[in-house]
Amino acid sequence: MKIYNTRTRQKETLKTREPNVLHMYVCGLTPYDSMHIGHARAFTVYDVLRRYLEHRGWRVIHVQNWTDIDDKIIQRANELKVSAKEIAERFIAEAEEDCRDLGLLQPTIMPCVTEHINDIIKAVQMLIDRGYAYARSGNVYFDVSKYESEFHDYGLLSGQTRDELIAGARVAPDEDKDDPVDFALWKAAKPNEPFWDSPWGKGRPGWHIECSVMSLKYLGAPFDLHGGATDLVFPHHENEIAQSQALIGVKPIVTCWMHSGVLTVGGEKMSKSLGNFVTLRAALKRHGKNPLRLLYLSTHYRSPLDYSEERIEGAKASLRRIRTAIEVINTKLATETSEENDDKKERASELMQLLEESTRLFYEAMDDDLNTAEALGYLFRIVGAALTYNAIVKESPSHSEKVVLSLMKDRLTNLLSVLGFDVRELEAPERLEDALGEELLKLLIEVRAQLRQRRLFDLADLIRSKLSELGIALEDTPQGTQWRKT
RNA sequence: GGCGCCGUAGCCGAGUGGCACAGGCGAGGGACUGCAAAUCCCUUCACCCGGGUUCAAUUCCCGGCGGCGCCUCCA
Repeated sequence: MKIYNTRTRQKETLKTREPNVLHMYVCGLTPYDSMHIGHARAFTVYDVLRRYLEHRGWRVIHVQNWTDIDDKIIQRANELKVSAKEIAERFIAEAEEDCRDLGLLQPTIMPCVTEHINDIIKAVQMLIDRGYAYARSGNVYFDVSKYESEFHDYGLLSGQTRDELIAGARVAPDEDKDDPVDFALWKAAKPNEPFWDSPWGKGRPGWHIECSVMSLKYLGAPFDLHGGATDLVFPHHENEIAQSQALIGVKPIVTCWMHSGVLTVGGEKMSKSLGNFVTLRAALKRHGKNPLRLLYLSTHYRSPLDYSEERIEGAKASLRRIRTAIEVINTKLATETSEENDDKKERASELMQLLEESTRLFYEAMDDDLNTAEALGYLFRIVGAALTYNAIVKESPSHSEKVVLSLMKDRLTNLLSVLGFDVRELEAPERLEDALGEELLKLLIEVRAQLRQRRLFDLADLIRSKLSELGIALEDTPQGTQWRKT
């Protein structure tokens, strides 16, 4: 399988330390607020990568951190007059629930920064000892010039040289630093801030060091793949590389850097600071997990993805199409097997050919830098074939047709679950949360059937239109009246 | 200002040096239906602009224009 490697700026065959085992580190959240659908997009990308590799027989060791101590957490804690710890715990619990509801596989290991303070202090000390870092009044900074003089790759990931970064001139001036591009490994605690004791006084880790320490601790060096969204390329991942390589002396420390595109709204990046975010929780409640996942996967993971209600409604309609196709196949399979003849055999073999071709192309698309958008196209070819077959062929299927229909259904559900869709939800009959409501609905449908039989269509239509206003759509099919939520 | 990505039908969105079969949504027409819905069929025929390379460019190169991301916390 090929993945686009940000470090080399090209698609590369995924090379791993051990054959068919992927050691993957994904940058997790800073839990200072509810997670939004932009975060969820990134996590969905790595979730699909993992599901796909596991489907192909790989083992994936997936480490995803919680940056549970940070300026923003402290700020939020002060606003709400609670401890930083409480804030972090609260939003970690919330995010874990949201991720589960979205159908994300739980990472193998989810380390917290606050549980690795000693490891971090050791790492910072080691960097100082080796001359890659210096302490200034309780702070410790990474010495980029020193690093660059030995490793010659600072800026490689983000495509900027050290000089260009300085010329950017927006690097925060900090009197303590020897150089504007140097960055904090350890930050001295200000009054009323949480702290840990260290050789440099009371303080807490800087932003990037936790990922270096925890990725190396749990995955070793070099490890296979490091993921995150593009907005982490600089400075976070650039600095992480410098720290890790200075620490271990191995270059490159990560074989493949994978970055997902950001989620935008009206063309602007979704972010807390712009206030244009939709929480994952709200989106799940309103739309459900499958539509959200389809929206994510219908754009290539490296492209920006613009979120809109219109698009998610489109995703819902697409999903209904898949659902209908599966239903149609089930119905056909449930009918009596008809006698075989040449026409049926030929139809079956045509369907089989389409199925095998679409499946092959699906895998090729996935192997080509996780092109889920293209892969979905092939999946919809199978869907379309099933629907067309159903519309054209009125007689019940023969043995050979049943064989291929059954294969189509299995393949569809299989590929859908590889992409992480909840197939059970897709296949399950519609339900209302309220059992009584559902009974009443069934009663109404029964009454309406009687009305229709007596050709009292005015009343039957009244029931249908009133239910429609309540968000229930009725569809009269040869198998009786079906209902669904709208 | 620097670095990078992108510009494909009404919308979203894959893709390719050789007639653009992606796929989805939407719209219009038809079939089906008591009427709808769903479904099927048909229509909706698009590669930002200007150069260059080439027998051939939407695809490669250069230059514009436009959009976005990063350069400050960000998934």
